[in-house]
Amino acid sequence: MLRLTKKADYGLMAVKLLAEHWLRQPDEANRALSAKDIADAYHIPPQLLAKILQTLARTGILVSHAGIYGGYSLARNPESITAFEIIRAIDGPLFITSCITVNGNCDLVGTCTIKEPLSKVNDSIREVLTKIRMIDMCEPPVGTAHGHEKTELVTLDTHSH
Amino acid sequence: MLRLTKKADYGLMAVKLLAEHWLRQPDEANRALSAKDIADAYHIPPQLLAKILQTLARTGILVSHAGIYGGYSLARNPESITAFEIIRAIDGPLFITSCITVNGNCDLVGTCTIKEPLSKVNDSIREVLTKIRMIDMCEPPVGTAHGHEKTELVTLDTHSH
DNA sequence: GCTCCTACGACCACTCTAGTCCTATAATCA
DNA sequence: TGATTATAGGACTAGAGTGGTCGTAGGAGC
Ligand code: SF4
Ligand code: SF4
Repeated sequence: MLRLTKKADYGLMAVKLLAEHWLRQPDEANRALSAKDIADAYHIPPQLLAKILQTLARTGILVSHAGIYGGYSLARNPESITAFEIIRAIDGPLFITSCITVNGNCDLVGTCTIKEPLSKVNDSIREVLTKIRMIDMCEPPVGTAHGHEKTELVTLDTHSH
Repeated sequence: MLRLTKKADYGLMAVKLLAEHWLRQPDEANRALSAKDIADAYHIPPQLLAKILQTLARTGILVSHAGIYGGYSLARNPESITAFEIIRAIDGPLFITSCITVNGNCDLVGTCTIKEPLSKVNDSIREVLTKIRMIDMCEPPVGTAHGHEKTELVTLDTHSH
């Protein structure tokens, strides 16, 4: 539940890489990265990523450039691109429950008593995602450093018994 | 994406109704509501709701009582029950991405550069859900009242037709 | 013209969701 | 005791959604 799709996940990774590339390459000429480049960098399926980037280009977050030495680059500077935009562009505008954004296929909308509280939850999550700009993901060690490096929660315990 | 399952949705509605029933009925005797009662109140599939309530009882949020005049009631007072518990009990502990809580079937965990930012998003959402107690959902017109009464949505219409 | 790239629709395997059905069991009352 | 009412839980299914592939069309530079 409440899980992000992998497409949105891939999209965030791609835009993050493009944002870093943008910051590294001030001249516009070399700003583009092809879908295959990004896919290779993260070992994600190239054709799938291509479609994701196409979607992002269609919504105006990226600009595409066909032909040799073509590819994708950011349409705006990475300060103005939020994680919310990217997720919304890829996964659509739908949110927590069926009834909130769309008028909903849920026929309980008359008797339901929790759609207003959940609507607030929805707003909170959207706000959290909107606050995250791509430039924030590019520079991890800025402020709010409370020691405790590494944050190694995963530990990857694949103890194959 | 980021959508709550309907089971969790139903679970929240049920616990909310039980919480209101708890507040109305100070004596412990009449606190129980059967699965069918709740299902009828909201027109949701009774057998599906039954399984949800069983799950909630198994995790200790509700207590069940078999037999005639049996049913479910809250295991604790509605101040200490959060929306997060209910959602987690029904939909499991999994969250935003595959890699955060579980060790993850995602094999990009080595190259991925966004799992730490997303982990913070995950924490934010969990915090939002943890802050919502059931008693908060029961009393809408407390502060932040901007007119718009009505609040009488449940009305417990067990009118046996 | 060739090659590299985007654009897009069709397609598929797989998983998850929502819901049903069935049987077993526990508690209450007559 | 037995009937009734309720929970407990497993098996199962149709449908939707996800993750991913393939093939083709078309634009851009050499
Ligand atoms: S109306 Fe209620 S039950 Fe239906 S989707 Fe909205 S919150 Fe969920
Ligand atoms: S490792 Fe990265 S790509 Fe994989 S699930 Fe986590 S955030 Fe997503």
